[in-house]
Amino acid sequence: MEKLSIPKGTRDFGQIESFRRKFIIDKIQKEFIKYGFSPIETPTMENLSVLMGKYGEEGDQLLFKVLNSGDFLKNTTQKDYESGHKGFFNKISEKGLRYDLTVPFARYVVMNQHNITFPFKRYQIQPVWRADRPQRGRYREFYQCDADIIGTRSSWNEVELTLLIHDVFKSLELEDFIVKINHREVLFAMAAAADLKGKEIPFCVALDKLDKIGTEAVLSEVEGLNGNPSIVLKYLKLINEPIDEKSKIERLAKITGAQNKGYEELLSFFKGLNEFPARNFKVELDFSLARGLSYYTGMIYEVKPTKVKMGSICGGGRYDDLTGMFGLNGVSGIGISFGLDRIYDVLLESQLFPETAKGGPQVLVIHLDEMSFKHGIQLVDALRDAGISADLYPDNVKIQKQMTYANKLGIPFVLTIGSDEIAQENYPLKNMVSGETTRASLQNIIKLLNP
RNA sequence: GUGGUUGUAGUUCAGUUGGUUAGAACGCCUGAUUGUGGUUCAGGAGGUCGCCGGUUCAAGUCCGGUCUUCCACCCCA
Repeated sequence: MEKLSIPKGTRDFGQIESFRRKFIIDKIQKEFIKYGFSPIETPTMENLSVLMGKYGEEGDQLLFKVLNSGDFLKNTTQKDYESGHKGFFNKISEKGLRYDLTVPFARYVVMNQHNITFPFKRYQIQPVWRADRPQRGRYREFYQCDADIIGTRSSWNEVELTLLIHDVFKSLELEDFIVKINHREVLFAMAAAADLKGKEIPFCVALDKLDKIGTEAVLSEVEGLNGNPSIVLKYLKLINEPIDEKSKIERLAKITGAQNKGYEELLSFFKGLNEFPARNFKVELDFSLARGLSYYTGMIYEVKPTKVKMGSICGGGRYDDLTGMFGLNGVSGIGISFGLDRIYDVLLESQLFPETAKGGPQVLVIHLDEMSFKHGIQLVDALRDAGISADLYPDNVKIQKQMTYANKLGIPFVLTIGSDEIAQENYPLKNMVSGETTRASLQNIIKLLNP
């Protein structure tokens, strides 16, 4: 028999893992709701015409395509086959697994525009798929937790999402993170001033690698693009200067020499944060941040853990015309996406999962014989009725075995039933951590377990 | 997609220049303990050495392919 396995880059989640993932989702969802977002869901599959071309050429390759049902070769010819995989898949596949939640959301907004009241705040927590090569913190199936505000240009949105990011990580008790901020227009101004107009994307890619490959390597990449390295060197020096955001923005504006709404928006963003002096913001202006997704047009965000080696755990930004690709122009929006799987990895490594986030019953009822089991049925029902998560050991086996079971599952309390207990209606409740046993009536036990 | 890396018991790993019945620790099962788990002690079960093929008298060990893991690049949650 073939050895059982699951596809590359996918994972099974055991009981504790699942419970902890649910724990994270609950926290994020609670914050989303607190900020006034409403949930939507979109299908796992989209038509390829919706997905293709939205993530760049690279992205098209990473899409999982779904083979057409039935005789998928029906409408193909030898010529199609000879044209190679890039053309051929068009003939045999018309659906694909979603690559992110933002593009399906744009499609949803355009399709349902007449039923949507703008500004529309939606959240969406669903898995996405990418045919990437798996690595640490990189999976082929992973969950995104998105919150988007669409149909408004208000600069309050940028501040609001920053508050949301901080609240989410606060509720997860994750403190070691940094929110990096930049602006797409500023990046374009930087490229233009360095003689790289029209080559903004490769410029951004080079700049984004600064902390990885260093100043020299970035400059030589700029030279390779026929850019002006002496201007870029000024950028790189400025990026690492320990000065406040306002003067940093002003100095960059001086270097690039162009009037640009990006500078104004960044200035007003930081001014907006100052409206909340009691908040402990972990925000950093970083002109080298250049998120790849091409639909961003305004401010961009990226959240990175500072103590755990891991890529970004949250990212997003403003897009002026996301729905434009589906024919609805002039609808500005802004969104962020939390990466559940990476947040999980960071919390695990930082040992931040609370003891309580593991599930299982709070009390196990164990029994010595048939009579006790029958009594236990009623007892466990009464406990559950009182809102206590309780379980009854289902088989009539030795008491050691039942105790071991409770111990292995980490069940905090065990209640034992024998003939004496049935007669007296008084039960020993054992605390499995301290080992102490308290005898009490059912009513008092309910009070003890459910304060 | 390119280059590298990993795979031996449920888990983490040993396994000599190819050479008899492939080991350890932890875990698991049974008992010491027929109304009390976690500690201790005694015993026990468990492996087509990822898969396919090749070289050889002989392959866990060498060679090729394949799958998987992790890493770098690319890109990204």
